[in-house]
Amino acid sequence: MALITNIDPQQDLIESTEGIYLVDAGAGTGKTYSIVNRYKNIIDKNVDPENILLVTFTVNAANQMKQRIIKILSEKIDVFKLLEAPVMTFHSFCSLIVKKYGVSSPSYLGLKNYLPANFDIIENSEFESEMFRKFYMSFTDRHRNIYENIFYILQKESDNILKIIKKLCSLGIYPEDRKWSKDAHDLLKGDYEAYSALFDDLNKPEASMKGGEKFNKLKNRFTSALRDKLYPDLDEEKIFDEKRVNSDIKDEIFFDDLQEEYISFLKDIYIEYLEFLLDRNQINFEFMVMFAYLTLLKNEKVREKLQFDYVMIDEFQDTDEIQFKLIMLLCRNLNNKINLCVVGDWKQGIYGFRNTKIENITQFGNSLSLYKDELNQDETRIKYDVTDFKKITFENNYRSSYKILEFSRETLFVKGSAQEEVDSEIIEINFKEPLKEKFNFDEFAEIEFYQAVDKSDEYQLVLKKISELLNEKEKYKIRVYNKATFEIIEERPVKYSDICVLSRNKKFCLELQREAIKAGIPANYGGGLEIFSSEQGIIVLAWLRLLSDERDIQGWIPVLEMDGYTYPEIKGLFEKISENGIRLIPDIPESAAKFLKHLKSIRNNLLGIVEEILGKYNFNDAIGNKIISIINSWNKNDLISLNELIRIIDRSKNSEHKIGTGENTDAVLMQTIHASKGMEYPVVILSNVNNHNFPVFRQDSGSIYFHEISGVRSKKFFAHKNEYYFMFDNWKSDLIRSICKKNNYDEDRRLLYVAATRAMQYLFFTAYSPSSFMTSLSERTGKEIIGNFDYEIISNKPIPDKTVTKIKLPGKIAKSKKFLSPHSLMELAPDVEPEYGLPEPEDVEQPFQFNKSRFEFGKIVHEAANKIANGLEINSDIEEINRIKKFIGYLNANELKPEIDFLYPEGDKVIRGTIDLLAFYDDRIEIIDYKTDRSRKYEDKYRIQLGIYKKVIEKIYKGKKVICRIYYVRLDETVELS
DNA sequence: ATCGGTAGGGTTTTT
DNA sequence: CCCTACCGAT
Repeated sequence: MALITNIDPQQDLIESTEGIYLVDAGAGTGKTYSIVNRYKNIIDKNVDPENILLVTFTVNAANQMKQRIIKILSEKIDVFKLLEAPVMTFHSFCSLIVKKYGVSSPSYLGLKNYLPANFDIIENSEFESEMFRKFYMSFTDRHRNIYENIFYILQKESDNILKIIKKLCSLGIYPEDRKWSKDAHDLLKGDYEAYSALFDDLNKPEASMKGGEKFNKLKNRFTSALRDKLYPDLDEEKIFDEKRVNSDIKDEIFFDDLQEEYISFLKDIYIEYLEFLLDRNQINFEFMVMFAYLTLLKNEKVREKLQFDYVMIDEFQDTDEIQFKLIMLLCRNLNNKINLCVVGDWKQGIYGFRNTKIENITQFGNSLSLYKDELNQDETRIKYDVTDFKKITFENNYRSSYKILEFSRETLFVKGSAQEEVDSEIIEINFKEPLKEKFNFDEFAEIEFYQAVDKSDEYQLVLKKISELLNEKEKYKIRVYNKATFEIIEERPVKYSDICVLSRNKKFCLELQREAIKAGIPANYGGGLEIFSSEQGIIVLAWLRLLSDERDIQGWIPVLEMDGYTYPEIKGLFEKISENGIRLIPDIPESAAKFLKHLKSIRNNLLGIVEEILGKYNFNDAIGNKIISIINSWNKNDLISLNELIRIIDRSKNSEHKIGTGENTDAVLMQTIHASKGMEYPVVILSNVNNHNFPVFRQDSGSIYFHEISGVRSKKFFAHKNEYYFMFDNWKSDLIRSICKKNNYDEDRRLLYVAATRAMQYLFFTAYSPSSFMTSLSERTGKEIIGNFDYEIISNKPIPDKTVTKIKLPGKIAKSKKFLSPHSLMELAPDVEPEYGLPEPEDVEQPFQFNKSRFEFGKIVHEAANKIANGLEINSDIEEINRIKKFIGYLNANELKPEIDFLYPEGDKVIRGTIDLLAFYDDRIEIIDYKTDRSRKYEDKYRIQLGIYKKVIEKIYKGKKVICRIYYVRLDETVELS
């Protein structure tokens, strides 16, 4: 007997068709190949295609899968049969279930509505947001008597509430018969045991390097919240021990009387939103999956009809809880066994914001058992054994150089912040060693870290690197393999299209692309053109705005620009009319007025209006048509109003609804990491690895939140204070939050992993303010960050819609120098009162109104002033802002430069600061500083501050006369300093 | 070198 | 809301 052991995991999977399999298929391990061949293998056993379910999570992947299946099976099986086979995305499969069997599925929740098969799926999140807002407004009207306080607290939080409803939905939590089941209710109350364990762990004493005890994690986390918030009922003595948080408060903060009210509120809004959508024959993705799930869960006959002998799930790391349960219900029980194969890579799970649950794959076995129990609670639905499953791990990589494979594993251990402690043990267990390379790239592989000075310098750095890659033809070469025979086809110089620049966010990509085009480097943005940012989209929005308010300058600018007006001309047109402070309709061209009148005459036909606008400019192109079809889909049955449409378009500008730009020239691709998933490129430049950008910290803003451990919590409450009824910050729920929230850089680490594993040969990192990801990677791999610090920096903050001006200061700044702020210099001055900068007594009372941080007012005024000086239109009810508007209007300067950040070397120190406004005149430069003080008593100190600004400006503009002025906004007084 | 306090700055991804 | 960097004290 021949002893043949099959050691290739890939082959193992293809041949093992019976039983439960968890396949860990890392990046570039030939996952699609294996799935398709396994599918073929099952077919070879004479299984009918309609008995094999194969689902993935993207339309592209599903199409690709189907095509390849047809390709290898078309000789054996009828193509039409294959075309009809259930190989599709998860969502289209759910849609099929609901359409075929789900007409009365709302009844499972005790709702009277039906879900007819012709329902509309809401695909655009901005659109849904707007629909929900509308619904929420009527909901508050109907329930004001019961939830008065909640509505006051959650007035503007419809987005946040919608998010919570969707999260509950993807966890399989829904109200039945207009109440929460006991289990659902328990989940909404939170998990005290888990909370308690976390509390104790975070509140452990923290050993100090000096031998004693230092502030522990919990105390540290909470003290930072104390800075920006005011907790009127907080007794610091009571909640803090010297170095820790007082454990006595553990129970006090968890058991909260207000919680029940919120739980009940969520139930009502959940049900009524469902009814709202169903009344309109609409549904969102989350509810569609839920109804598919309910259809299977509650109806045994349908379940039997729908079950498959073979189930394969691709991209399993992208499933959420209800989806996994639904998958379990779809497996046909065959002698207490099922044939289920889930394929995925936990290291590439990057859709947490869509409520995917990474534990589905990282703790597959536990999840199976847990979900089986839950599904069988009231009725035995899952009869098969879930304890017997086999794990297959793919080890061979058919994409990258060894250097990259080795390096990419390191990305999973990297720190997200300097303080973070990564649990490396878990990673060591689940990812013991780098994947094995199948293609050898020898010396044509490299990884480097680069540092720029500032953002615009980073753009230039990336572009310089791109040129270098193309020009240094001996150093950089692309080795092309025949992927079937493993032979080298050619070694050739780098082309633009070999290069992909990745960024954590879109903004950086888009700006970089603009810079690249300017520099003559062909570049495409990977997401396609954003349709409402196109010329067509902008002009449609502009006219809609004018239709709503013909004084809207934001509407007039694009319209008049299309008519050939220049920006200063348009500004002039508006300045004339705003002199006396009342905004009037400007003196506009007759043709525009006529067209506007025409649009008004067909006011109630939104689609017709859009068609007219596009027709006026002859935009009868692909983009124009797409705009019409999108607006048509939103406006079915005339559901939305003009102002709603304006808001949706405005919010859609930088997001969904892309149109392929049809580019296939040789160009560099620039895209987000999310968009790059599944792709591979010979050269990858991961840019924008900057603090705050990558990793980003997701913050759950909003006054209500839900977390599995904390349950439903409100961050605000009402109470009496000084005879008035005020809204306060709730320190208890803030503290619970800081306990329950994990350090969630895990997902960003996986994003880093995804980014690194896109590269085949060359991988470069760039940043101007390297985040912990970059410094930590540099440390782990021993690779230096290459940078040039002999720069002088002085630059403006980027202003939206305005180009950034940049000025250079003489003198060099060394990396290790100490920084000083003008304020700290002021404090060093002899006559400085210690309370400088603190709010005056009357200011302290203010924040009790609405969670405004103490310095918010000054911030708002400065921000507004910055925008005004940049020529942006500001409409504000705040008197001080209108005063600044006037003030700037009277300046009559040749040029205004607001918010100039400077670094000014002096001796061994560097002074760092921001100048509010520079006004340039023929004979002088004025430095202007806004103050929101209620008196002039600190003027002497400000003299020091402005004195420093003066020195800086005199150094840049040698020989110019420089004058310093303070504008006291509250006093409406200008003072020239001598 | 380490710790606590303080100040300032920026804020995402999309089936 | 959270991170980094600075400052002063030890």
